[in-house]
Amino acid sequence: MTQSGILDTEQAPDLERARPADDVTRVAVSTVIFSLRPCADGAAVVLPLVRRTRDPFQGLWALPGGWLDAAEGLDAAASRTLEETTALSPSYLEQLYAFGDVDRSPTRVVSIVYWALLRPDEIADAAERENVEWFDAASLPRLAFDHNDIVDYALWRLRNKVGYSRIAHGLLADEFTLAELREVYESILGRRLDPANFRRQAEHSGTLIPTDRFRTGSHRPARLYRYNQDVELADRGPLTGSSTK
Amino acid sequence: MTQSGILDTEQAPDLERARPADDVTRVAVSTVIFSLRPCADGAAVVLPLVRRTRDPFQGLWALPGGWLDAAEGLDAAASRTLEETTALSPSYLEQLYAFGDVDRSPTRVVSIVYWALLRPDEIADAAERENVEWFDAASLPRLAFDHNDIVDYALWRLRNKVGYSRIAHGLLADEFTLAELREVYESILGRRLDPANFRRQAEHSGTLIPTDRFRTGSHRPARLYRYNQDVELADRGPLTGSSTK
DNA sequence: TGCACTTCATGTCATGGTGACTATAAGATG
DNA sequence: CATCTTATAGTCACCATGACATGAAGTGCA
Repeated sequence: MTQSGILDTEQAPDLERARPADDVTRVAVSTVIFSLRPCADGAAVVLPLVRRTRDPFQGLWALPGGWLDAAEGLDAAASRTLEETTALSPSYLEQLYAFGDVDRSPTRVVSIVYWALLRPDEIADAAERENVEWFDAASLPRLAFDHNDIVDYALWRLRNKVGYSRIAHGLLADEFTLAELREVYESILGRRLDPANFRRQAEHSGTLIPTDRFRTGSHRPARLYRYNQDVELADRGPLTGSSTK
Repeated sequence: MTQSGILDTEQAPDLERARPADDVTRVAVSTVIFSLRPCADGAAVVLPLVRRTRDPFQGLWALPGGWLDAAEGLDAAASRTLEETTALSPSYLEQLYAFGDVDRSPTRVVSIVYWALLRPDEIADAAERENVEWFDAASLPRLAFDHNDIVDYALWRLRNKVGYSRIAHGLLADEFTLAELREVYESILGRRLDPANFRRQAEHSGTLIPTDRFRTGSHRPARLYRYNQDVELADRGPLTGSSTK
């Protein structure tokens, strides 16, 4: 839970810790945490990065993460590093990919990377930490290790998955208008969607519960909807049960 | 390339090898290798398993795999273990998932699991090795470790992916009839497909090249098709380039 | 107050893909 | 040659979708 826990990502030489033999591969866990931030035209996909305070790649930004503890499962390690960064539990968390090229780091590190979705209302208090900053996913600086590639892949997965699942709801508060839900899709997919057709699809999907409340303030009030909790955000197949061991 | 390389999967105590400290996590790579075998009604999904010759789980069947070598990438390790089992390179190889529950093995092991597709004509000479046997994916015995769960997940992924990609071609020889291609889909999905509609879809997909040859022998001859190599078997997103490091 | 404007919400229409089904072609079998 | 089986082609109803039109209900300004 210490700040240093966040920053020791990858194989930064940590003298306080027993150093394994040179030929041993170490396992790290990192997480790409997506959220949305209001911007000029709609919303932008943003993610938190951590500035490295030691070599290698000192000074560069990197994904939040840390070493896998011998006594914790992969999912638990991802939750922990995420909690250490944002101090909140995500609305969605899924394993992304294992990266293990030999040359991706000076010493041998296999990174199990997760990706997560965070609701905008959850970010607020969590954002402000030393050496943690939120970046626009569309314009990242050069990151440490192969983390640029990793973010690219996570974005690809996000864009794909938004098309055949309900994960967009993982980026919204409990109650939302259809225009807000549409804006989530638009900022992820990077294109405008027809409001009328979007409404038809959303209503037909069976995942929305209309409330009797309305969002007022701008022109005609829009009905507020809730997400149907009976429906999973995404079908994870046989993995569903044992996931948080 | 030695037989023992295959069998030392997971944390079998191997005295010839330096044993890391007790609190260190070790990384293994395993592969679920799918192929098709002709059977009573069509074809059955089959996969090779290796019998364990030492504790834990001595005598039980397990997925082919081995320890990750410090000098090889994850993809390379998967190719190697696959080569050691089948002596052939697969027509399709993709990372499946990283399994790392604390209690999945007596000592701490994180397994990076891959899945592969093999053409039926490739199996023939490769199959017969001591302690290696092909099993019907639909009726597996109890496997070592969490390998039953892993196979279930791989099957789920296979069934999903066959719906939105062209991986079915990874289970067929160069030239095939539409009935043969349809049989691949039928055995993976577990249901019959309408021949006429299947033909319409297949022809419309743009991935098939008709040849001027025909498969004769049973009733009306069927035209042979080839797969359009310009089209990838599956869209792997930004991962495509650096995959076999 | 009245009018213009914006967003919410509903409806229409043409298009294309899909499942169910029918019909014909062509070789195998006895 | 008659019949069977499979290959291949075509038809039709249905449904999801994109493009677009229309009305509903607020805000903002003259």
